[in-house]
Amino acid sequence: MADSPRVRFAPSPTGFLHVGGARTALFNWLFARHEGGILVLRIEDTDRERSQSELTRAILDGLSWLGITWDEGPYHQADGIERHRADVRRLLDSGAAYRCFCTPEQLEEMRDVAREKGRAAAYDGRCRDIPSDEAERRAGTEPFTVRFRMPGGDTVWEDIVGGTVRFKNSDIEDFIILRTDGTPTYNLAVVSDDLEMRISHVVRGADHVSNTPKQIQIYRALGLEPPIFCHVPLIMGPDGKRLSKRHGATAVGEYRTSGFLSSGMNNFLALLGWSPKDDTEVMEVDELIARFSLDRINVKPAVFDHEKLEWLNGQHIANTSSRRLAELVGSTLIKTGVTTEEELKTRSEWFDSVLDLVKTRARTLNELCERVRPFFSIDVEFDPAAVKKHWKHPEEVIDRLSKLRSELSKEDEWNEEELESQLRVLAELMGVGAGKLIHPLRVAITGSAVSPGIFEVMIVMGRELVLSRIDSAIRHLEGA
RNA sequence: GCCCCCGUCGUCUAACGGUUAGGACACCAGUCUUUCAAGCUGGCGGUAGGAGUUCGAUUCUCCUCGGGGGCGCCA
Repeated sequence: MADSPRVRFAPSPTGFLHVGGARTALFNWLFARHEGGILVLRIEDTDRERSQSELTRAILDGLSWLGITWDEGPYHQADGIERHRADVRRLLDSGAAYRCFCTPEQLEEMRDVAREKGRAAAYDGRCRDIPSDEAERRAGTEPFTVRFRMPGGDTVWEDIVGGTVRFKNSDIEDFIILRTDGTPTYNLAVVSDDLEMRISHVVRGADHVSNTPKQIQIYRALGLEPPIFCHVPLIMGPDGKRLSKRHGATAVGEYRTSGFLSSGMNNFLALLGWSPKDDTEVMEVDELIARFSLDRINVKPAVFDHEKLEWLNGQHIANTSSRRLAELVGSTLIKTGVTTEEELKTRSEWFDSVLDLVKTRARTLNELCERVRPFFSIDVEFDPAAVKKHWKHPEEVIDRLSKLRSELSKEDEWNEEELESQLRVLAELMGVGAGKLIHPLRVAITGSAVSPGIFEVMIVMGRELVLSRIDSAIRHLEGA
């Protein structure tokens, strides 16, 4: 029986978790959870300079919001520098790597020449054959880098997503693995770390495809088997260009603050480049885990469709218990002065029923907050468009609302059937359609032309609030 | 310029070489209804183009066109 897989997510600390990175993390995580494997988190921070704790913080926050948990780490690539150097030493000793004394200016020239000649590899290999004793001696006084000696032939691998991928080694230059300052470069460090962490599957963005042959050759030179590779397609903006800030939000944190549920985000991200066997689209995280497999990931880049994200998020909101939604939305309602902590505590069942009413109508939590506002005893603002449409003739509206108010204030039962029949009877007495009462009433008690069913709204609002809203609406109309 | 990869409705996608090319978002219409959603029903819309292999091609091969990624002492 095969060992359980070990995968890793290895972001560089750019300061936030990008949606592309988030999806890569998600795929790694779903795979690990589905297979009962291990997810390692490794921060690719060869740059020691910048305050990494600050920058990695944002990434960890993003991951934890999404619920992506790791089993090992976070490790820091920079911590492995001695091991990286030891690996470079081994490669040097075996002749798989060599010292290069070329200057940046010389390299610049070589690049020009290569381009002119239509060659893929820029470096011309001029330090390849410097005898090792000579190189050793010069290294004492001259600055040098260490380059990997690319062998002849082809490098081929079976990519889980990309299938058979083949590169001609002659198209790949002898790349630098150790800088002049003695620090390792990415390609060396990645291999060294993945080896150290016994990574079995490298699941990463397709932008790494062209690094893969280099890394495979390092594995070989070290005498070790490369892991299985799985390159997931990139995410594009609506214009087909690589997703960037000008397309709008790219950091997952921004989606969090604009009211997306992590389950909706995960669902959407999972569907970007992956699909289950059947046509199921709305899935909770555990269902994603149950159904996920790397071999159903698509090859071509996917466009980030914000509309669909919103729809999916709306589905998740509707499927989330009102209790849970109350928790998610509570603090911002308090912060914006809509309610207080005490009220939410003492009227929690009531608040649940409010959410029951509005949650199929909201696509984001922010929208949910908006729809919930009128139910709290705060002043409502009358939407100008609604006023224009349903309060066209103030005297008429005042008259109707007044009559309605006195009906509603009578001792009758405050239930839906009763309210509806009351209103309809009144409308008939006044010789108008029920809508002529309902619409102005809606504007009066919600401030808007749009709301859940008016009778449900009144029930949940309660008689007291409804009557006072009508009062202030009448005052507002008289003042106008 | 060179290297790698990709091309199914506008978008996300399904389809052992044999389906009337399926689903979803968006859009349109209908239904429900006091409004808006949700729900339900229906509609619009696609295999980039051209050769070839095959009884049969979305699927395999080649070319063209189009798109993406990579060509750092960045990761």
